[in-house]
Amino acid sequence: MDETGEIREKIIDAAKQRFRHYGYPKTTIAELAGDCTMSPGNIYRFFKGKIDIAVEIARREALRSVEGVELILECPYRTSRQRLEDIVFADLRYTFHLLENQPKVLELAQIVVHERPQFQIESFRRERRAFQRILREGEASGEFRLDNVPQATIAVQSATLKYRYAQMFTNQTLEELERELSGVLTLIMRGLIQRNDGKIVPPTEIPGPLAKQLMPADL
Amino acid sequence: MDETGEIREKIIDAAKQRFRHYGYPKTTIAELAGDCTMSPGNIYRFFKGKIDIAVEIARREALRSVEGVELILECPYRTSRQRLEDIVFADLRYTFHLLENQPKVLELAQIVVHERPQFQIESFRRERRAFQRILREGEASGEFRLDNVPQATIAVQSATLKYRYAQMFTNQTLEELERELSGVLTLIMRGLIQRNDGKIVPPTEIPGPLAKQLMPADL
DNA sequence: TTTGTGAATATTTTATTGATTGTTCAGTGT
DNA sequence: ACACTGAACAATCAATAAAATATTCACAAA
Repeated sequence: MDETGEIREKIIDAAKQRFRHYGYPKTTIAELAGDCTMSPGNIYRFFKGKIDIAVEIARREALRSVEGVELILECPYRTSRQRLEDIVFADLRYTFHLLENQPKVLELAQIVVHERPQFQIESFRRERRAFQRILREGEASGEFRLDNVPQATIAVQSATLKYRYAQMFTNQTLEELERELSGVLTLIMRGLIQRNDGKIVPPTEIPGPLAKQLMPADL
Repeated sequence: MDETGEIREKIIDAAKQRFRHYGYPKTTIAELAGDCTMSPGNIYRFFKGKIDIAVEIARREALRSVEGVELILECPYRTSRQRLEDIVFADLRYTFHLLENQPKVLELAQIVVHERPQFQIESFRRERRAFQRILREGEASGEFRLDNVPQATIAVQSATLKYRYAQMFTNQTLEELERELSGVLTLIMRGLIQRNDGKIVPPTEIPGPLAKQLMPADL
């Protein structure tokens, strides 16, 4: 019997609820223990500390978002360009809505990143893997022309930095950000594609709504 | 006689000294008044409030940095590409050294931006003007091929966002940042240039040290 | 041995207070 | 009128005490 795992889940569920509702700092271990009808001390048999509960929740949320990315990645009949654009737009919309509707989530993310800087680094690395795969495929199919895939991957990620957690940098509307992003992607795509027939690479279109799998979870 | 202006300068000079040395919060109006051998109340005949002294200092520093950009802009015998690259690299190096050597400056900048968000917006706008001018010139000379200059300008600025005040986003070294930036610029340049002879646009080289005018002032 | 408790302790947050500082303004001297 | 002062007032900060909370651990129950 994996009782242990279930209790862990129970704690995480309780924490999700309370973090979303009251925020991380206002949630006490005693309350979580109460929700799970156990003593405060017992929580520590399942998590090393309070912050680790938050990290676990954030980790799952990040993985959820990567799952959405994987879906785009698998999506057949789409060019590498389209996939890349879909991912970046999905990221923008996902994080934008997340931060807009759930202010406590931004707070949680900031706390987690502050206490565990490694967390952010790994999230970026995960996303970069997806980018890199697309660039490789695009290069293999002849769609892209690149002389250094890892460098180009980092370049694409850095150039679109603003569109992840955009509210941390600006108070533009989603519409403004999408218009701007399409300009950035146009530039990037022209840099990646480099046609040799003299024709101009068409600008990036702002995609319609993407798969529902990419919408924020209930935390 | 423009006594008024001179007294204003005196206050600003005293504030520069103290802000750099002790930081904005630890500097009192009474001290500034003392430095200028006047009463605290009299400061308010020259500045609406304490924060406005900081804003004025920051505004001048920003203008100083733009002057450096203007120099690059005027620089003869350089392609538009080189100018654009020079500006972005200069920005990176300038702000990197500034924040590295003068931690109080970062603090001041953050306070000013927090109290007067408009300040940052205007700084970006000023920089964008320089970018736009280069893009226009590059388009006119046939070096760049653009379908929408204002959009491309914003795209270039957004894509290089990370390299202004880089320490706020990451703790990478200047060398890492420069390598990364050269990748981003390579991508951007290929997007801007779009040759039609099939030859590949060469990668961005990390430029050598630029004009001294671009080094941080003593505040 | 494993699961759990709850009081004890260490740490962090919050409340409070007094001191410091930013800002105003009635009044002084020019 | 103009430039300025310095005391008065309001806002903020720093220090401390008090309370709340995180974490540990000796012990108990299953």
